[in-house]
Amino acid sequence: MARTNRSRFAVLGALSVGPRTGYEIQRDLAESVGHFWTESYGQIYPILRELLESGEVTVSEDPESGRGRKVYRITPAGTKAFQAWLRDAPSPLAVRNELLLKLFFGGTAPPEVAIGHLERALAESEAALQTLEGVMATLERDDRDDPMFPYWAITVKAGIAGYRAHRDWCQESLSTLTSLRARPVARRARAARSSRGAARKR
Amino acid sequence: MARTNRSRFAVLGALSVGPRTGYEIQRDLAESVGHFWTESYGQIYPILRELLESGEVTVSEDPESGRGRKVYRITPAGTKAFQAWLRDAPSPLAVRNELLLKLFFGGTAPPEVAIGHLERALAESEAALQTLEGVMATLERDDRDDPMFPYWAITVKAGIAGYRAHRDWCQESLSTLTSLRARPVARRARAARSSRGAARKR
DNA sequence: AAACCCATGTAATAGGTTACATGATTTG
DNA sequence: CAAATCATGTAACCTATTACATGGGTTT
Repeated sequence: MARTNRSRFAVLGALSVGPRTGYEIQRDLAESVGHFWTESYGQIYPILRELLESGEVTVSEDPESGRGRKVYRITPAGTKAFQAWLRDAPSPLAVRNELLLKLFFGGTAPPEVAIGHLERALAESEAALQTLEGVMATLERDDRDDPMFPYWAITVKAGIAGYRAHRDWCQESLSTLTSLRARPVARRARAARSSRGAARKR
Repeated sequence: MARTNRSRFAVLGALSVGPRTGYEIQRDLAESVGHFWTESYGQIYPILRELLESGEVTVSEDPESGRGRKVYRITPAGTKAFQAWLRDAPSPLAVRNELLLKLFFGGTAPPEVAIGHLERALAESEAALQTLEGVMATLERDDRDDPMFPYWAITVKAGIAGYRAHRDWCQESLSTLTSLRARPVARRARAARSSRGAARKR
C-alpha cells in the first residue's frame, strides 16, 4: 500500500471547500470525485479524529440538532498541510486491472469467455461514458463561471477520454477475438504451447 | 479491499504456463502483465504455501541446486480453480487517481501547480507509450504464431490506447490551464468561491 | 407509520507494500 | 573477485472495505 496517506488529503480537500460533517464529506466526495476517488466512512471518521488531534481541523457540535451533527472546519495548519500535499508530485498509480489479467490468460479457455468479459466491459464503458457526459453538461450549465470550473472540467474530461479509449479498445478487441473464433485454433494451440515453455518476454 | 483474492489467481495464472519458482513467478508476471498488474514477494510466497495446503499446487525441491530452488507445479484442482475464476466476471476496478484528485482541487493553488503536474504526467505517458509500443513490436516479431498472441496483444493494446488517451488529455488540459494563466482570475476566484459554499453537485 | 435519508462510529478482516535478512551462483 | 542475479522468506505496517450497530429526522 502506498505510504502517502491520501485519504487524509481527500478529507482535507473536501473541507477546503467549506465546513462539513463526516457524512457530508463522504457524500460530496462521491458526487464530485467519485469517478476516480472514493472514501468510506471507515476511513473518514478515524481520519477526522486524527486531524482533530493534530490541529488540522476543529469541530463544533451542533447543539440544536438532535442528530448530534459534528461540523468540521479546516484550520490554517490544515490548509497549509493540504497545500503542501497539493504541490507534491502525485505518486504513481498502482493499476491492478482484473479484466486485463483475465484476458491475458484468456487463451487457456474458450474464446467465448474473453468475449463475454469484453462485451460486459463495453457495455459498462458506454454507460459510464453517458453518465460522465451528463456530468459534463451539468457542469457546463451550472458552474461555467465558477473559478474552479476549469479544474473540475479537466477531471471530468479525463474520465470521458479514458472511457472513450476503453470503449474503442473493447470494440477492436472484440472483433479480433470473434474473428479468431471463426477459425478455431484450439488443437494447434495446445501443441504449440507445450513446446514453448517460457512466458513471453519484454 | 476486494474480497476476491486476486493475487492468488495471478500466481495460478503464472503457473498455468508451466512450473516456476516463486522468484520466477514474480519476474514473469512483471515482464508480461507488469503494466497493469504486479505482485510482490510478500504476497507470492505466503500464497504459494496456501495453494500447497489446498492442493492447488505441488512442489519439487531441486536437490542438485545449492540455492534451494522450489519449483511449483499447478495441479488439476488448481487448474480447475483458475478456470472458474477466469470465467467469473472481473470485479470492477477501484480507481484512485491521485493526479486527478490534485487537479480537482488545483484551483486552490496557483495554476503553475496543476500545470507542473500535467507536464510531468504528459512526459510519463509519452515514455510509457514508447515502452509499450516497443513491447508490441517485440510481441509481433516473436510471438505472432503463438496461439496466445491475440490475447497478449489486446492487453498491450489496452495499455497503448490508455496512454494515448491520457497523453492527449494532458496536452488538451495543459492548453486549457495555460490560457487560464494568461488572464488571471485569482481575485475574482476567491470572492466567488466564498459566496457559493456548496460543492458542485452531480 | 413506513420508508428513506441524515448521522456517527467501530470491529473484523483482507489485501498489499516495503524493508530486511540471508545466502548461493553466475558473469564480467 | 566484485557485481549482478537467483532465490527464499518474514515482520511490520498501512490502507481500505465491509458489515454492523445505533438512532434521529423527514417525507410520502
